[in-house]
This record gives sequence, C-alpha cells and structure tokens, in this order.
Amino acid sequence: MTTSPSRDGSAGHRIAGRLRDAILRGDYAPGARIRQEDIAEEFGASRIPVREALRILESDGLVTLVANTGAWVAHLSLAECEEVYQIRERIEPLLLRYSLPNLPPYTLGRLQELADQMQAGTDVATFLHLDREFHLLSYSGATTSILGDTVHRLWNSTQHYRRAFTLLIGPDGNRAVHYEHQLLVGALRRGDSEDAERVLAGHIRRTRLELGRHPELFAQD
Amino acid sequence: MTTSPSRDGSAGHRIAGRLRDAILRGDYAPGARIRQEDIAEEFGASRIPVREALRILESDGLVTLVANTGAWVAHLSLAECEEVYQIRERIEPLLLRYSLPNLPPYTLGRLQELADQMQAGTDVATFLHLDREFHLLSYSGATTSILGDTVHRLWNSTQHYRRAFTLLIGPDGNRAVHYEHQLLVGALRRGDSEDAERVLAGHIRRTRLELGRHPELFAQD
DNA sequence: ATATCGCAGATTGCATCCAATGCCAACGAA
DNA sequence: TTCGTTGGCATTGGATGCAATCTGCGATAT
Repeated sequence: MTTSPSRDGSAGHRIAGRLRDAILRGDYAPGARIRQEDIAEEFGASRIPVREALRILESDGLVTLVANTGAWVAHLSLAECEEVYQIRERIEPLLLRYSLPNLPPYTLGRLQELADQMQAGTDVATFLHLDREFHLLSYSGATTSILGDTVHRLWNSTQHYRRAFTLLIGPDGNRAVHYEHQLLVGALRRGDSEDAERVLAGHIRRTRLELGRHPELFAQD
Repeated sequence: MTTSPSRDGSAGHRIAGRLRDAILRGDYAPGARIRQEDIAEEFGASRIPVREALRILESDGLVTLVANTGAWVAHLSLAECEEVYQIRERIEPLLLRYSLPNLPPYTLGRLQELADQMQAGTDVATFLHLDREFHLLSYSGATTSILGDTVHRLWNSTQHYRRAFTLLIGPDGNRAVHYEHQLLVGALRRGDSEDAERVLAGHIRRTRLELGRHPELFAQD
C-alpha cells in the first residue's frame, strides 16, 4: 500500500507519461498539432484526463497550449535553444556539485562504462540514450527537488534538437564529446568537484556553440 | 459581450491568476490545504477550471498536488530555499545581461526612483512590492522566453519566505540591500553589464546567507 | 491500554453532455 | 479581381452526475 500504486494512479499522469515518451522519442515532430480527441481515443479515455496531461506536458516545456485554439508539440527557435544551453551551462555544474558527494562507487563505475561505450561507437539512437543516461546518472546523487526538476525540463525541451544535431553529424561527429566525458568521469572519481564543474560547463558551452553553427535545424514550417 | 468578462483567456487562467495573487499576497499560508470545491464556489465556477488553475499554479511552484488526495500551498524547507537562491544567483545575472542592452532610458530612470524610494524607507508590504518591481523591471528588456519564465517561477516560489524574512528584520534590517540596489542601478546606467552581473550575484548570494541564519522561518508543522 | 481492522463521510477523478470560441470557405459588393 | 462579411463546421472549454480513492473515527480483539 506504500509501494507505488498511486504513482501512475491518475489517468492524466499515465497519459502524460506515455505522451512524453512519444515526444522525446521523436514520434511527434515539433510544431505538430495535438488534438485532444485523437489522444483520448488512442488511450481509451475521455478528453478530461487528456487536458490534464497536456497541462502537465506544457509545464514540462514539451507542449504549447493556446486557449480556445489547441495544443502543439513545442518547438524552439535557435535563440531559445541557445538560451536553454546558457541556463544549463550555469546550473548543471551546481547540480553536479550537489550530487558528487553522494555518488556511490557503483554509480561511478557505471558512468565509466557509459563513457567507454559511447566512445567505442554506436548508432545515433543508442548514443542519445546513453548520453542522456550518462548525464542524468551523474546528477542522481543530488537530493535537490527544484534544481533537479528544472534540469530535467531543460533536457526534455531540447531533446529533439539534440537528436537532430546528432543525426546530422553522427555520434562520432566530434571526438571532443568523448574526451570531455572521460575527463568528467575522471574528475568525479577523484571527487574533484571543481574540476568536474569546469569540464561540464565547457562541455555544455561547446555544444551550444556547435548548435549555433547549424541554424538549419531550426527552420520554421 | 453582454455576458461575463470571460474573454480574457479561459476561466482556468482567470482563477489561476487570482489564486496566484492571493498566495503571493500571503492570504494562504504555506502548507494550507486547498479544496477544489471551496475555490470553485468562491469563483462561481465548477471544479474543472479549478483543477486547471491548480495545475497551472503547480507548474508555477506555488501549489503541491498529490493524486487522489488534494492540493496544498507549496512550502519549502530551508535547504530547498537555499537551492532556489543558488539557482537564482547563477541565472539572474544571465537574464540581466540579456536585458541590459534593451532597457530604455525611461526604465533606467524608474529603476533609480525605485531604489531611492526603498532606501528612503517604507513599510514592509510596500518594500516587498517595490523590491519585486525593481528586480523584475531590470529584466524587462530581455526578450527571452524560457529564462524569464524560470526566473519568475523562482521568485514566486520564494515570495512567502522573502516576506517572512523582511517582517522579521524590517525593511531596513540590512542597509547593504539598498547599497547593492544603488550599485546595480549605477552599473545599469553605465551599461556595464559585467559589473551589474557581479553586483546582482552578490546581492542574491548575501540574501541566501542571511536566510540561512534564520531556520526558524522554515519550521515544519 | 494499545494496536488493528473496518465502515462512513468527505474529497478527488473521470465520463457524458452542452455551450462558447476560433477557423475557413463560400458568397457578395466595390 | 480583390477585399470584407457571414455562415457553417470543427475543436476546445465548462457544468453536472457518478465512480474510485483516501482520511478519520470507532469498535473489537489481544
């Protein structure tokens, strides 16, 4: 009774979770319209929990709602995407600092595994999955509530462009990514918070600058 | 047209706005329970738009929802509040940097007015209002979407504790606040973004450290 | 006396139906 | 031909009623 039956208790949350996965997986393109009735039918529910789900996803930054008009899969302009990366560059090192003292050896080992696996080379979909797991796992020691949620939101809202970018240049398009991952794991294993923060900030910053060189990813339609 | 003024957005948004003001004004204490039916009756609406409003306020960080159980006015622990200030310390200078180049002379003059007015001394309620207007106005030149919203959320979620703290030490409890405001306006008028960012970061940091000396503001019940 | 089980009241969650709003195409006038 | 208007249609927003779930109090057994 205290386990987790109420986690996905409400239909609204269940629908939100499934929709979130679908959007993050790329099943819906940014800017695509979402009709309440379609989703309701797809999940065998009425439109009330669908509206609930859309609200949740809006607060996640994955959906844009316009009153009396409809819902669309959120899309970012290049400027907005760079903005997100600027925010991440400043707060993810902070989150990492909260996390580092609480990372158990097992997790540090797993991080090394993930970095090695990415460096060894994989397909794009796997790389995206591993990269996401790598970074979010490095934050898993943090017991923060607001900061962790905020970072999650930022990751989600840029997931699509991260995929588009990786598809463009390939999972090995820039070796620096792997070097930075290795340096980050090294700093974490030494417990060197300061160095880890610096490497991470540089990692995010470099990604932002690379993204800025590909405005075609943000073409409006 | 002859009906009620429901044209300014959906009823859910109207209710959310009114509730938000009430919470920020302190009409509801953190941790207080919010029953859907009470709010619905108060606004002469059904519970559907009330739930919409509660969702909006949850994404604002002002309300905590628990499935099948209810809604409460959000309350922060000291650790969470310090966390919010750590985030603000890192991203508000960034927002200020986006804003500064677009601040018109009129706004700079108004900022000077506000700083002077606070320094001249007022009651607590007025000080809180002026301080909020001052800082948010200094960000008004920024055309950012995500960053501005994030900062707004953080301000809202800590508003209650800012009020409690100011009530405790008075609007003149620490002169440094006014000096920092004056330094900030000076840097803004000179267009010195770097200095403005530094002053602002210090301002937020000092406030965080002061808050940390008053854990009694966060007593749980 | 204390802990546990169970029932009743209260509260939230969801489905159905109806109203309001926005979009769009067809029509008419300049 | 082009612009403005108007009507219908599709979609979202809201109210009511009912089902599911949780909290609190009381009874009972140990």
